[in-house]
Amino acid sequence: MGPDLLGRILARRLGDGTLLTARIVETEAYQQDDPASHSYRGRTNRTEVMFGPPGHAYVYFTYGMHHCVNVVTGSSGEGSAVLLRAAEPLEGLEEMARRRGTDDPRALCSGPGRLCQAMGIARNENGVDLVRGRELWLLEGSPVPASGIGVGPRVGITSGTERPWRFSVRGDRYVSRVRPAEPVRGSR
DNA sequence: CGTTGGATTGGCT
DNA sequence: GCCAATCCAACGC
Repeated sequence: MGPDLLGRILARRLGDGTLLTARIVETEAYQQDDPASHSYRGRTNRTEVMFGPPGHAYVYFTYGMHHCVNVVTGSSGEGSAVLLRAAEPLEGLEEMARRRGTDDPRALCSGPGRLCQAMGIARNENGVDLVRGRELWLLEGSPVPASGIGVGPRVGITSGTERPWRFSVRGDRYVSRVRPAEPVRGSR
């Protein structure tokens, strides 16, 4: 499911009518049978949306300051989702720059926290229908052929790193910074 | 209840 | 390269 979202467009309509769009270039898949997934330990208040119908947004808050947005993928009761990690800003760059505090187009949506900040996605958007929604939704865009997709280990997790479920558009300049593979870090 | 640490980022050494 | 920021979900007592 992760690779299918590459090349799709994420659209956002702000309260004042401003339209923001971005082309998804990097994703990560999370499944219920996956120690790295929030759904691994079953249904909770936070993960409830992950277990709901597909095509909805699962938005969570982390590190005390960042939001991340996922597309719920499995059927109801399943607990799987795809994290949107990076996108190429297409429309509304000025507004995104204002929200991000930088003009650099590569720093607007390249990273899960950055993407949410640029597009004004927060807990308010948790659970919204990304197919029929009018504030946050997905457009078909142009799916990326398999030959143009890169696969690798997921980023920022301490377990489940052996699952190669990070997908990106190969060579795309808006893919987020790849961290070194070396994960051995002692204290917190 | 109290504790722990996180699907990150940006700034400083 | 390293680490603080800063909230809160999950888990243990």
